[in-house]
Amino acid sequence: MGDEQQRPDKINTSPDHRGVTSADVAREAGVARSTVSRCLSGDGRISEETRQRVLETAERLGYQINQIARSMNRRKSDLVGLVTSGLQDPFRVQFLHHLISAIQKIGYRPLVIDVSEPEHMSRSMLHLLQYQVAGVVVTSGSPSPEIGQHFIRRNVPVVLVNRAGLLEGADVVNCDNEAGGRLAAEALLAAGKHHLGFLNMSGGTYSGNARGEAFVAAIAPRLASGEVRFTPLGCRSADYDGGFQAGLEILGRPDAPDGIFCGKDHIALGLMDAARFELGLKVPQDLAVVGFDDITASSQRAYDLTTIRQSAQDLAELTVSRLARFMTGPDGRGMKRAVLPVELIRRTSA
Amino acid sequence: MGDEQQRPDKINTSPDHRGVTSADVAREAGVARSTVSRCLSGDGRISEETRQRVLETAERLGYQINQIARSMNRRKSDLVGLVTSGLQDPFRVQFLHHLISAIQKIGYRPLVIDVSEPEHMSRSMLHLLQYQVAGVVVTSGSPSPEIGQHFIRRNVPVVLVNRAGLLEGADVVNCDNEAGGRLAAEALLAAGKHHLGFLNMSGGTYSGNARGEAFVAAIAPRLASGEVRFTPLGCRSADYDGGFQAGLEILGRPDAPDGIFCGKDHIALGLMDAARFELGLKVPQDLAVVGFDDITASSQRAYDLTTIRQSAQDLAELTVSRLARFMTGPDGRGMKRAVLPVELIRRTSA
DNA sequence: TGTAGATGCGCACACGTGTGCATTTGAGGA
DNA sequence: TCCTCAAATGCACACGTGTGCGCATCTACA
Repeated sequence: MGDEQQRPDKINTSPDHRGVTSADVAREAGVARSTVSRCLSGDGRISEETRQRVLETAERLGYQINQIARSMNRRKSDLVGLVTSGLQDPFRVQFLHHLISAIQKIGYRPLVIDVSEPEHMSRSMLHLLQYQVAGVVVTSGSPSPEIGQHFIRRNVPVVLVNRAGLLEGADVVNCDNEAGGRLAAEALLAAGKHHLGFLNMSGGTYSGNARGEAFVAAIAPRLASGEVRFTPLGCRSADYDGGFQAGLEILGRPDAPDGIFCGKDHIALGLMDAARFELGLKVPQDLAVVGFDDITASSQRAYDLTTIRQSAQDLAELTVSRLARFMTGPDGRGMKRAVLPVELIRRTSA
Repeated sequence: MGDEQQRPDKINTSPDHRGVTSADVAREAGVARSTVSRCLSGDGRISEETRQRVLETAERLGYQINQIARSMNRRKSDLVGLVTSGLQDPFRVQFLHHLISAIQKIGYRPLVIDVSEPEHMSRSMLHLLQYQVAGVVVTSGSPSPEIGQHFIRRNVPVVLVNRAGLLEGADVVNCDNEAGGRLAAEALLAAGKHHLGFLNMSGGTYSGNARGEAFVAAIAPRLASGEVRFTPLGCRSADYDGGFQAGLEILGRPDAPDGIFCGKDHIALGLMDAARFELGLKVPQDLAVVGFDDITASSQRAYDLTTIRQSAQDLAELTVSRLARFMTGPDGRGMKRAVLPVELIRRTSA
C-alpha cells in the first residue's frame, strides 16, 4: 500500500507544547518527510505540483523549522558570536546596532557575549564554540593565540574590529587611525594652536595609541622647528568622567596646552565641560578640542565638537562582508586587513 | 570482553574540524558514553573514582559540550530572545546591557532580535521559536495577541518591559510612570512655574502617555483653581532632534510654557539646547525642564538635567527574576505585574 | 551457599533535520 | 510488450546528547 511509512506512535494530535514538525507536514500532505525537507531547502528535484502542496500545507499548519535540529545535522548553527563589553561606550553601541542589522540581513543571528571581566575572555569565547557558531566578531578584548587555535581547528572564522590584530588566522577590520591622527593635527594647527596635547586613557588601547602616534608624526616637522610644543596626557577612564577629571588637573596648571586631541569623543566632551564650566575657559578661543568617532552627542548644540568620523554603519557592513566571505563560501581564511576611511568633521570646538 | 561497545567507525583521530564529543571522552576513559553524560550533569549514581577519571579525561581532551545537541534532546535551548529596536535610545541600551549581564549570570545566553520595522515584529518573534528559546523579553513594539498564543502553546514565558501589557499570559515589568509624572509635577510647581507643558512624541507610547496623564492628574487641583495652565506638546521623534525642533517651534511663540516635563531625557536635552543656544533663554530662570530616565548624559555638566530616575540595572534584574521563575521552575505563567520605583533627581534645570 | 537488596554502569531509543542511494513511476522507442 | 532513461520520491542513516530500564557486581545476612 505504501501509506504505512510513518509509525503511528507519534501523531502529535493534541495541541500540547510541542511544535509542528516536518513529519506532521509530510503526513498531512501525503508525502515523505524527506520531500518536505527538499521543498523547503529548495534543492533537489521536486515537481511543481508537489512543491506547491507541501508549501501550502506547511503554511496552513504553521510549521516553523527547528533550527536546533537543522544545526545539529549541519554541525554548524546560523549564530554569529559577538564578543563585546562596555556598552557604555556609545560608539561601540552604535556599531553593534548596525552589526546586528547586517548579520540579520544575511540570514544569521547574533549571539551576544559580554566580557566585562577580561579574565573571562577565554572561557566566554570557548562557550561560543559550544553553540557551533558560524563565525565570531570580536569588538572588545584581545583573544589569546591559544583561543585562536581552537577556532582555526574548528574552522570558524573570526574578525577582530579595531583591535591590534595579532591573532593568527583572524581577519582584521580597522578604521584609519593614522589618517585620523593626521587630520586632527592639521585641524589644531590650522586653528593656530601652538601647545598641543593628546589625551587618552593611560596605558591606552591599540586604537588610541595608533591615533596618538600618527598625531605626533604629523606635527613632527613643527616640533623639530620649535614652532609648536607637545605634551602627552592621560586620563583614568575612556569616558566623560575620565575626560572631566583630566581636564581639571591638566587645565589648572599654569602651562596648559591650548589644543587637545582626544582618543574618543566622550573624553573630549568631559574635557570641554571641565574647561568651560569649572575653569571658565572659552572653547575654542582658549582651548581647541578635537575628538574621535563622531558619536551622536558630539553634534549636539551644547558641544558641537570637531571630530574624526568613522562610520559605524560602514564599519559594520565591512565586518560582515569579511565574515560572510568565509561563512558562505568554501573554507579558507586569511589575516586580511581592511581599513575604513575616516573624515574630519569641522565644527566649532576647533 | 566488553571493550567492543563502541563501533570503531567513528574514531575521530585526525585533528580535523570536528569537536571532541562525549563518545571520545568515554572511549578514552574506558566507560560508556552515558556514564560521561551522567558525570557532567551531576545526577545519577556514579562512583567517586569513575567521576574523577571522567572529569579529568574530559579536561585533558578539551571537551566542550555541544549545546545544540543538548538543546535538541531537551527540546529547549538555553537561549533567551531579546526583542528590541532603536539602539539609539540610550536608556534602552543601558537596560539591554544589564539585561545581558543578568541573563548570562543565571546561565542563559541572549539572542538579540532587532525589529526596527514594526511590520516584521510577528515574523521575528516566530523566528525565536525556531531556536527553541527558553524565554523572551520584549523591550520594543507590541506583540499581537495571536503571537502571544504561539508562545503560550509552546509554553515559553514572555516578559514585556515598559509596555502596555495587553498580552495574554505575559508578565509585565514597568517602572512607576505614575509616581514619575507626579514627582515631575511637584518639581515644576516647586520651581514656581505657572504655565506647564508635557512634551512627548506625537501619538505617543504607552509609557509616555502614562507619564503625561499622571502629570496632568497631579496638577489638576491647581488647574481647577486657575492657578496654573497646561499645554500638551508634541514632537516628531523621541530623541534629541525631536526635542530640539519642538523647542524652536514651541518656545518661539509669544505665550510659551515656562516649565516643561519631557517624556524622555533625550527630548529634554534637545529642548534645552534649542532654548539656550537658539532662543537665548536661561534655564531654569526662563524655562524649567524635567526629563525621565536619568541617562548618563543628563548628569553631564553641560546639561545637569533634573529628571526622574529609573534604574536600568534594577529593571533588568527584576525582569530576569520574573523570567527565571518560569524557566527554571515548573511551568505556569501569569500576567503578573511588577512595578519598579522611580526617584526624582534634583539638578539645576528645574 | 543461596538470596535479597543496593549500587554502578551499559544498551538503546528519542529528539528533528539533511542527504546519499535505492526505488518507483511514467514516457517513449524498438 | 519489453526495455531504457529520466524524473520524482521514499528509505535509512547520521548528527551528539539525555535518560529509562535492565543487567552485572557486590555486600550482608540467614
